[in-house]
Amino acid sequence: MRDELKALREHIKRQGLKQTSQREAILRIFLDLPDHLTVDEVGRAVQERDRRIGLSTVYRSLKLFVGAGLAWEHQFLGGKTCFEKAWGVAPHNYLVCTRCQRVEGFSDPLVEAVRDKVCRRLGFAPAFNRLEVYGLCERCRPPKGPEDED
Amino acid sequence: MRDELKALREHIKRQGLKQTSQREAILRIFLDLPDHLTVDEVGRAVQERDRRIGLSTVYRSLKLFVGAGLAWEHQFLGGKTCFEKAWGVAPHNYLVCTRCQRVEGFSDPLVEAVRDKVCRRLGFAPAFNRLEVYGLCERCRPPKGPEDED
DNA sequence: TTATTTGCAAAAGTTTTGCACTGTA
DNA sequence: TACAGTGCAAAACTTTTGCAAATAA
Repeated sequence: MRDELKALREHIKRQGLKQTSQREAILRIFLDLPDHLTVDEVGRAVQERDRRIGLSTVYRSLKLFVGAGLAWEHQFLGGKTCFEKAWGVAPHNYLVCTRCQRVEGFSDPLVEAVRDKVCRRLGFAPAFNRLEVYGLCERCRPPKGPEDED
Repeated sequence: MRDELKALREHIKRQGLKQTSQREAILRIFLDLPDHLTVDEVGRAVQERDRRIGLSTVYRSLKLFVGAGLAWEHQFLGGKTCFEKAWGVAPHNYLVCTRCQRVEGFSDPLVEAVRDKVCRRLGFAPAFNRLEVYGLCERCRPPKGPEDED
């Protein structure tokens, strides 16, 4: 059984909630989809496999997954809420391509180092952070001619 | 005349749009309000001064200001769209207090230095970025006892 | 048994749009 | 005069909620 499913069941037991086939079906589908899809996109994938599952259950389940540490909720520029798998992944930072809209996550301890330095200076107690970098990804940026080599 | 108003008029002329009293009234009110208010909050302030200005005009104007470089649009965690004055201010990063909800902006070239380092490594061409740090601000963090001094 | 969950439909909240009218250039 | 902008109301979205029926514990 997938670790994520185990984690969901544990979370559900711990919280005194109930294990249901819908929650597990939605989790399985969510795990197989690409990251950063909207609720609507996840919902459509769910209903392709089982049309009896309602969209409100998808909303409720995705929120449950966030609470269980299985998903993160994001809003990049443009304001659409989207979800990302979180299990076994360190919270990270994002490169968002403004051309192809792809989002790539990355981690670098330097980000947290800078964060801590700034927070110490400003008397702020950081809990978590996100760095979003917008620009052109490797595929979308113009190929480098020898003359604009830096 | 305020620089922001001049900038708006220039933007309007450049784009072949039309200068209207509503746009200028909304800009003046927006500039006098605190940052990070929602459209609705700005709209309410506008209608206190002139109840004939419709909410759709506020929406349309705020978008215009963003295009003119006079405002930035944000969506912090929680998903509410809010606006910040942008004129003469370097795009910056944010400390968001998860207790009192206050947002404080800061700039630190180290953030961009880290960004550039990571982007070089990953082949990404950065255009702009935002670092959001969530935690407790100076006022909300528990007072430091001598024993948890670090 | 009994409390939670579900699906549906309705409601609520936010943002956009169609349209006749107004006002700028 | 011509056309962009405005205000209003309606429409379009997204997300939440009330409720009766279904279901897990």
